[in-house]
Formats: sequence, structure tokens, C-alpha cells
Amino acid sequence: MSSTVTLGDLALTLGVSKTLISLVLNNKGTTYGISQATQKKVFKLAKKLNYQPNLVARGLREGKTNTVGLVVSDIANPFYSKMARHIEDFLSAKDYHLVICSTDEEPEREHKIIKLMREKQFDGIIVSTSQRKTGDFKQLMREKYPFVLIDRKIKSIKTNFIGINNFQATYQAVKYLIGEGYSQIAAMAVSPVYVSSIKERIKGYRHAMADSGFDLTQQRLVEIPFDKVKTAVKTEIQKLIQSPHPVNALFAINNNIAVACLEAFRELQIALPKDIAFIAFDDIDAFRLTTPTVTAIDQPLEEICQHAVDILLNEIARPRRAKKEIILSPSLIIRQSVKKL
Amino acid sequence: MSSTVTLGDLALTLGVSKTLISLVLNNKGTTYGISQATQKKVFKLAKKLNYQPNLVARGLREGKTNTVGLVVSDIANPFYSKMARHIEDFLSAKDYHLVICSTDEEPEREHKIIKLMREKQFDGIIVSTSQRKTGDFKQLMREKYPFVLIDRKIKSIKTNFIGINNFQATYQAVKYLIGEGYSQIAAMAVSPVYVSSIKERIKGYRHAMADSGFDLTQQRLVEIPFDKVKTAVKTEIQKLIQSPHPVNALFAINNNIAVACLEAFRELQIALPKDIAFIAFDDIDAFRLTTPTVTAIDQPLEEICQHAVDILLNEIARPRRAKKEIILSPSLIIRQSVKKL
DNA sequence: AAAAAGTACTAAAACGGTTTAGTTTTTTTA
DNA sequence: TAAAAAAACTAAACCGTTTTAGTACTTTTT
Repeated sequence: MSSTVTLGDLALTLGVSKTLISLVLNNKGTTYGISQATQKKVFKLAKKLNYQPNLVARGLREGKTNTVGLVVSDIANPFYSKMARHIEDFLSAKDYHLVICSTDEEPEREHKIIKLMREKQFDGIIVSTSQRKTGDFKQLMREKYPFVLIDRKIKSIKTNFIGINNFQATYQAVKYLIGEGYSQIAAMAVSPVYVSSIKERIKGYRHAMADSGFDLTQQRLVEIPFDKVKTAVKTEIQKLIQSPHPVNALFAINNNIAVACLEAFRELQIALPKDIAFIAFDDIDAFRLTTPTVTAIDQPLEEICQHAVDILLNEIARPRRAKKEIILSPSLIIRQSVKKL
Repeated sequence: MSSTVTLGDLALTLGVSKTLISLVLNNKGTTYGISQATQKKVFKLAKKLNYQPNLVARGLREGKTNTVGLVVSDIANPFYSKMARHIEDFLSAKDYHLVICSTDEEPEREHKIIKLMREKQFDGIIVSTSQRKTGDFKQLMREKYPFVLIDRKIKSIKTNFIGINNFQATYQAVKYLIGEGYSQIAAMAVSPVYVSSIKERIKGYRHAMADSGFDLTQQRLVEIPFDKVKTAVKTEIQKLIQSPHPVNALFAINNNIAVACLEAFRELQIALPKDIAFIAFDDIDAFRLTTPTVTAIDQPLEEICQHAVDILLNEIARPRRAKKEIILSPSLIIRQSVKKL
């Protein structure tokens, strides 16, 4: 591809061995008894010819790429891009690189990405999985390949996992709505609903409702397909509003749905919190900028990422460690989108 | 690291050569006259042992990694994360991987990242540069290493570049403010102001003002340090409001600044567009959700990315092509944050 | 003066693929 | 029936590093 100078080139022009060059440039010259004079010559030539080591070759030799993969559904989602940024920072402090891939919630795509990362010899991966099948992860465990799940766990196998208590957070949020006097409360979920975080949030909604005496017929759970959030949200909101028992509170199960809801409210001229109370899961910048501001559940992103990176790098350093599961608590940030009835 | 099966292992158990295994698994078996029976055996064993090619080894041999780097100031900024997503999609359609790194606007960090990507033998890189020195790029050109600049160009060397006409877009936006009757118009820039996009936007502001008869003394350009946007924006807005000639219109030079402005407006109880008219450069979701909605300049992100990827992959395929410069036109999306005076 | 120790280096293997240039065996052709 | 062609495969080089196990020479020790 490009005019590249290798160890061999340096060795040749200097009339010494590749070994010597390698030793010197890796600062092992003195320990290996290379004379100062020779070392100087090597450094000088390397600089002059702008020698740049081929890290692919080194990676092959060392069986290490200093690269970690991050698999998420969509890096353009601020929830994930913020995480990515934290992870990148923690990794780069330890001289690791981050590769990010988006799956669009497609299990098959995720499978391919994980395979590719594996084949590219990434030292480990961090995954917010969209798969319900556990095959990939079982395989990785069999191979003792380091990985950490974040945000979404898979029951049935014990893996490293860092996430939050989705059930409790949702339960608390819905209870808050009820406490403020709301009774017609709908939740809007996003497919695939089989991912653990969504499932737990749905469960949190159902239990909070049931515990307050609202049976299944009084619960309204709407499911929005991931690939047509915007249009589906709008029509569903219309339905909820125009139903015989119009909804007066809405819980949005993630930031994606929430943004679509806010847009729909505006288009349909539904005023918050007068016409409808609103709570979102995941806190984003926009929620502090709207009028009214949006009450939301905020995840401790940085902490999640810190743990994920720590555990992953630890496992990379010495495999065969016990799997760790860390469940953190998000906080309900009360703003203005819910008023007392 | 993990239990890995190699070509050699397959060859050994089957009692054939590595060559044969390689040929078969790369679907060149038939062309190279390997019998169907043997091929079947190879595929079967590969599947059984879950053979996964070592892409690092392949990369070394082929001098190709099928990886492209993206260097931006902050992947958590929605402007860049959206771009990243587009680029990822275009690349993955051509079987390329994307590695994203954030520089926090630090030239030294960018320099290191570019060097690392080069050493990791990425096939090419896409950069929104924070550097004012041109050394890195001159070096890359000397090496005929494929790269494309996006968003921010560097004058003084002819490179591939995809971006927008920042001057014209800003000029138009400020003229729009003036046309609506505003005269006390401030612009809020972000450091480092030497990056081309910011510089051009500042120039656009200055020229629009000057062309309408507002001389330098009537122009108000505020510069916010990148690393303390939030606090600085607030104090600067206070100053602008409390000055002897209070500002009645504000132009935010990018989405970062704009979000901080909106937060500050809220905290300071400044009402849009009554107390101040507001326009932002870069359009983000939040601008459609605020009350009033925010008039903003929208860049054709997808198109920029499409061009960038096209040009980069073309150059990777056959180096030594003429450098291309593509300047696209953003559009001013008029919403509610500017009212006619 | 022979053995031991120290100094300054190097040859070659290894990492796991791909590719070039064969080789061997069988079948076809003249 | 010998030469040519086809079929089915392989040895070895190569990519650019790192590392192991040396070598050759000089100096010190006993």
C-alpha cells in the first residue's frame, strides 16, 4: 500500500540483525547488552526513516491486539454513544483501542459481528446483546474468550454482567405516578421485548400497577417496532388518548421511544403535564431543555462502564476468573412532566 | 489466550497440507482442482472443530486489515455519533470495520491516534481534525496512505475533503436574523477557533454583519473553551444580556454550545424568542422538542459520509488518485426561536 | 595458562495464514 | 507405447515482528 520501512530495512542499512533493532527500539537494548553507540545509531536511523512498527505483525506474534470490541444496537443512540465515550476513555488509559459496531437489534447481525471480532483477535468484547439465543456466549465461554455483558443480561448462563435494577427503577417510577394520583397509566415498550432490560421494565410496570390494585385489564402496554419508532408511536398515542378510558400518564421505556413521544405530543397538540403525565427511562440532554422538563430515570453510565472495563481487562490479563455480576441502582430524576392530580 | 484451532491443526488431523485447507475454506478448492470428496471432509472438520480464521495473520500476509479509522473530537456528540453510524453502515456494506477515536480537541492526542491507526495498518482513515499543524497529513500523503478529511479542512495542502459551506450557511443565518429586524446579534464560538469550520462560521458572521452596516464595534463574538462549555456559556450570556447594549439575538456556532445556551436561558429565565432570538449550527433531535423549537442549520450528514466512504474506499483500492474536494450546502431550518421584530 | 565471566551481538524459529511454483499420479492423445 | 495433459495435491516462501538459544570475542579470575 504505502512506502513502509520495516525492522529488516533498518537492520540491513545498519548491517546488524533484526533482533538487535527490535531489542533497541523496545528499550531492551541496555538489558541485552547492546552498546550505547549502536543504540544511538538505531534510534537515529529509525527516526530518520520514520520507522513505524507494524502492529499487525506484533499482534500475530504476541497473540494480542490491544483492541476491545463494543457491540450495541445503535451507536447513534445517545445512551450508547455516551457509554462508548466512557469506555473509550477508560480503555485508552490502559492503551487499548475500542471498536464499536451497531446491530440494529438484529440477532443475526450481532452474531456476525461477534464472530468477526473474535476472528480479528480482539482481546475481549463488551456486548449489549439483542440475542435471545445463548449460543454465541456459550461458545465464547467454552473458548475462555473474555467478554462482559452490559445493559442486557441473559439468564441461563452465568457471565460477567454490569447493569442496573430495571425492575425496581420502573416499579418506583410507576408507583410515583400512582402516588401523584394517576390511574390510567400506559407503558410504551420497544421491540424486541425479549431483551432483559425491556422485559424487566415491563415487569416493573405490571407489578407496580397490580400492587396498586390495577389488574391486567387496566394495564396498557404498547409495543413499538424498533425500526419504525416514529410513526408507530404517534398512531399508538392517538389510540391511547381516544380510547374509552383515555390514558392520563405514559411511561416511555427508553430514550428512543421517549423522544418519539415528545415529538408526537407536539404534533398532536397534547400538553404536558396537563393532558398527560410523562416519565422516560434513560436521561438525555433534551429532557432538561423541553417545556416542561421531563422526569426520567437516570442510569449511572460512567460507573457501569468503569466496572465493565475493569472486569474485562482483568479477565484479559488472567483468564479463568469467577464471573462477576454487578447491579447498580439508577435514580428517578423528578422534573416537571408529572404534576400532582 | 483461548483454545484456538488453526489451519495447521485441520491439516494435521486430515493428513493434508495447509495449502489445501486454505484453498478449500476460501472456496478456491474447485478452481485449484481439489476433489469434491476432500473438500467435503475439510468443510466438515472445520465446522466440527469450529475453526475460525485468524484475521490478524491474514492481515499480515495480505497487507490489508479491512479496517478504517474515524477520528473525531467526541463520539458522544450527536453530530459525530450520527456520522459514525452512517459511516459504519456504508463501510460494513463493503466488509469494512470502523474504529472510532475521540480526541477532545487535543492536537497531541489526535497525532497519537493517527500514528496508532497507521501502525495498526488500518487501510485508511477519516478525520475531522483538531490540528492546525499539517505535519501528520503531509506525512500520510508522502506515504500515499489513504485518508479523507471531513467537516474540517486544512488549507495549505490539497487533500480529500468533504464538508459544507460554513461561511455561506452562517452568512445566510445571520442575514436572516437581520432581516427579521435584529441588530444586537452575538455569536458564540467554541475553541479551538482555528479549526476551519469554526473559522468560516465566524467569518460568515462577521461578513453578514459588516455587509449590513454593523461594524466591528457592533459585533459581539464570544469564545467558549471546549472543556468548560457549560459554565462559561452561562456567564457569557449573562454578560451579553447585561451589557449597555443588550444582545437580542444569539447565534450558537455548534450543537454543543447551543445546548448549553438553551440550558442557560432556562436557568436565567430568558424566554425565547421574546427576550432573545436564537439560531444554532447543527441540527439535533432536541431542537424539535423545545418550546419554542429551535431554528438551526442542518448539515447533510448522510451525504457527507457517503462521499467520504466512497472516496476513501476508492483510494484504498487504487492509490495515487487525484484528491477530491466536495463542498455541500446545508439548509437553514426555520422554526420558532426567531420571531419577526 | 586454562577456566570462567562478561560483552556485544545474531541465526532461526515462531505466530497463522496465503500464494507460488512445483510434484506425483493417473488419464488421454498421437 | 511414449508423450502430453489433466487431476489432485504439497513444500516452502512470505508477511514483520519477538524471542530463544546461541556465538564469538575479550576480559577477568584462579
